[in-house]
Amino acid sequence: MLSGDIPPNQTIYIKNLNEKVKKEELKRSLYALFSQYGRILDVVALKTDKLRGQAWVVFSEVTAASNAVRQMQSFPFYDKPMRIQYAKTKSDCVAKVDGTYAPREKKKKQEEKAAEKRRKAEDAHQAASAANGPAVQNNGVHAASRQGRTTQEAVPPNNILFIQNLPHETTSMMLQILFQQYPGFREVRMIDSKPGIAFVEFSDDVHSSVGMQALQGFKITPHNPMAIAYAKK
DNA sequence: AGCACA
Repeated sequence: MLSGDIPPNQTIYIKNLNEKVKKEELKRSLYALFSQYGRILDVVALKTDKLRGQAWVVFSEVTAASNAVRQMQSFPFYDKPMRIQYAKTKSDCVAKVDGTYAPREKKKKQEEKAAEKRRKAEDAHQAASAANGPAVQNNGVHAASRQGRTTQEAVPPNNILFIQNLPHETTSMMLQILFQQYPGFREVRMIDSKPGIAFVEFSDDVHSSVGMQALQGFKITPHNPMAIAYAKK
């Protein structure tokens, strides 16, 4: 199917999302997954009856949105293939930047508001998500040495990767979504008593290397470029 | 299936 006759927009509209995922995790994962296509200005997701299972990701460039629509079409995200289109209208955060923003009328939106408020009482904290750039190049040395691993012990390639400097709210599902984009992915392992690190297993070290290069320095939140090394045997 | 942003 074509993108449904909707003209290109710097915001993409995603549906068929797994409705069991909590809103904040959903937004963080979408942010992490789509930031590979360009700078993201905002991610909007509501869990109201009408809007659950859908989200909007606002890019700073239309070209980034176009690439995301094409390349992430049907991407398995929390076990469901994403359905992606351009958004039908301009996002508020874009309108605010180009000066065309006008607060809209409030009709039956008051109930939605109330329902939202109740739900989000659980989630008090949220990652400041609008300032992330493309993943930085980071060879992992800094974070690695800070954690006590010295640079001179050269760790040989391994099919298992050792990830450090993750934000503590990272889940294994979030990492799976990122790493399963690369062939040979097998599984993510995290240890409850050791937040901030993870092991990601690939079928062999050729595939693990590709995944490492691709996601080295990738930021799940603006302050946590992930440091990826080969795990020690 | 479903196009919002408080």
